[in-house]
Amino acid sequence: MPELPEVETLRRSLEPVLVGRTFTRVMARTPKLREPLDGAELARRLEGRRVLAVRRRAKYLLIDVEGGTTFVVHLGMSGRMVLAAADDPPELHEHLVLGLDEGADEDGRLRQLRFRDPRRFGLAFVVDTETLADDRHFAHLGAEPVSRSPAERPIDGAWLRAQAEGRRGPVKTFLMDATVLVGVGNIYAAEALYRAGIHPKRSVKRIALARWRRLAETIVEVLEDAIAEGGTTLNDFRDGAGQEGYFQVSLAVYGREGEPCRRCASPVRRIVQSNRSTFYCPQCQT
DNA sequence: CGTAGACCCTGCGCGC
DNA sequence: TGCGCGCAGGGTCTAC
Repeated sequence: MPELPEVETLRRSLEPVLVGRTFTRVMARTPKLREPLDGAELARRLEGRRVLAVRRRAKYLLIDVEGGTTFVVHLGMSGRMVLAAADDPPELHEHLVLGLDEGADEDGRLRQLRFRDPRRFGLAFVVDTETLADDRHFAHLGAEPVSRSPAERPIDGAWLRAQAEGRRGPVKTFLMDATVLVGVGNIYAAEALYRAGIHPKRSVKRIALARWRRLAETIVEVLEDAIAEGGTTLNDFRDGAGQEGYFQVSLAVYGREGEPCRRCASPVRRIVQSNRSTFYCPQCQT
């Protein structure tokens, strides 16, 4: 479900509602996600703490609270975080419910932040804000393709080429390597390569600088376009208010096997790379 | 050493 | 209608 645009969409929907509010009771219902959920630790470091900021690193949502703690959530493939009223019926696979004090939402009803994740590939844990970057979940992560602050420089073609130096393997796998570049998952890797006209199986050793430049542009462009559309809802993505995204209607190749390329009408092809589906146009991508 | 594949888990849509 | 199969937006570990 969630790549960078979906997590960013979630972040933007939660930020105005959460900042300034205080977590009340924390209830962990299932112990084992991708890593075991430590309900006692979450309660100890979140209960009674006011939310200071809602940030994002790669596909992780970061909620900073008082006391130097950051509450970290990763949605995995099927995770969802939504604001709910206390009397909204619980859903299946709701692993974590965080109570909120009275806040700024319209009628003051949304007093819970709920984390639901049927496939349980997601994560929720707390970490010291100050040393977050050194945490084992973050230490190895590469560059942010979409700048989160004016200080963060967007990626460019020369940088991508330098990262590919000495590597081998197909460019699509390279784009999805989080030690190089974060946030680009299976959908947006395919879409960025389509926009750049590069075949997903092309070796990173066989890409000229001009094409790296074009690719750097299309990565940023496709992510920003998707954010502007509120993310891609294929199945179950929703933001914190339960809103769906709209970028799925803009997808050029992802999930369109056999359908005509929007540019040349050739049937879109599906292949498998590293156990994941890759979609591309055999005519437009070389 | 880097890269490719298996695997974690549940749910859904499809074809028979 | 019911069932089995393949597939799903991620990340990590292991075996080459």
